[in-house]
Amino acid sequence: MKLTPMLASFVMHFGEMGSRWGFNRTVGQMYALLVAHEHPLSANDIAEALNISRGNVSMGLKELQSWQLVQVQHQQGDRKDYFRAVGTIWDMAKKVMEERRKREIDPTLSLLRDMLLDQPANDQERYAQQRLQEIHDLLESVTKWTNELQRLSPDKLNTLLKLSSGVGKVLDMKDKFIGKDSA
Amino acid sequence: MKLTPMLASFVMHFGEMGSRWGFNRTVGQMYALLVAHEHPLSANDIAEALNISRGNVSMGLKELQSWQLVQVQHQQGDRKDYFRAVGTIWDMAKKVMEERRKREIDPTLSLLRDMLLDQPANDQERYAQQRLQEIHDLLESVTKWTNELQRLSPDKLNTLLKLSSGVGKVLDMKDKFIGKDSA
DNA sequence: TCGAACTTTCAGTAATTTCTGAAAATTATA
DNA sequence: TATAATTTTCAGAAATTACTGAAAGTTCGA
Repeated sequence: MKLTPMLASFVMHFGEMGSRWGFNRTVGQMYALLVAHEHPLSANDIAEALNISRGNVSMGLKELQSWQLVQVQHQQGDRKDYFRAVGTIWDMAKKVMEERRKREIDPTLSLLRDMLLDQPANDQERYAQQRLQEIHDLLESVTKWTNELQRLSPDKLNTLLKLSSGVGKVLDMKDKFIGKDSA
Repeated sequence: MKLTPMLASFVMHFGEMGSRWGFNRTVGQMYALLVAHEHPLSANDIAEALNISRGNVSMGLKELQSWQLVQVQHQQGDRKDYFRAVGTIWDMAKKVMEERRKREIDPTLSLLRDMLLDQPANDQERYAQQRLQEIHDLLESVTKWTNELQRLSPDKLNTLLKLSSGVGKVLDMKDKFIGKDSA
């Protein structure tokens, strides 16, 4: 398993990025490697291509499988497990989005809810609660949107993404023809 | 600077979350502390409230200032610098979004562009390039959207987020008012 | 039920990131 | 200009996170 220079640089870069997207360097590299390969790879292939230990590969694959980004596949007459990236690029984006929401938003939202139920003990806390309320409302809206995005068909998702610069326009139209109260 | 239990738990939690939102634990705590306080705090207040070193506070404030989330303010007759969280919660969300785009998307996009200009050396690379193209297109759309969101007024942003069953509605509106071809 | 082929686990180590605190730099005042 | 108040810097220490590799676990065929 030797990588061409192009693949190598893609894989390395995805490693760097991986750590910013919620998984660690080697997991990112492993995923990039699998995405770029049409045919499934064995754990040993991966360890060799990336120059990392067999144990590390095992842990990484476990994580990628738990994200449902990677699947085992068996080849007949071979006892080894083979792995491939699974799903479209959309599926990957959704998974990352969902996972990040779970880890970055949900816990905060639940803490904020609790805190907003408490009676403020003094002016200080009264002020703090107001700011907390704003954060809460924002995070709640974001959560609602990501939930909806999860449900959208790839087709609609595409339309939506391509709309981008149209957002402003659409909102203008809304105000003009439907009125502010209908939101 | 002693915090009430409520504030303390908010601040600590934001610290945990901070590390998931792109800054480290103490920077997250510092920001939470400043957001929750109506009146500006001195660097020493912060160090004391959070039980961290003065040097650490200095570095953290520098980072928060570079994100334009925090501002210095002087009190007359006092030589110390005082700090306050600045901007609405929207401004914060935008800053975080922008900063993350810069760090998580832009570099990848630029690498992918370069790689897509190369001639594939073999079938392997041809396949890889196809997948890379998909990733590229996705990231490019996301970038466009975040740019668009940055430009939206807080008012419109609010309308957009609050749209009940938002996504579907936006798409409906688009079809209705703009027509399918203009996307 | 044995053993070969393979995978997983996890204690210890390595790499990375964050934090401290003392020293250097800056700033304001007299 | 000297000095006192304050902030910044940064080398080293501490804390956290990731990785290795040997040992334990699993699976399957004979």
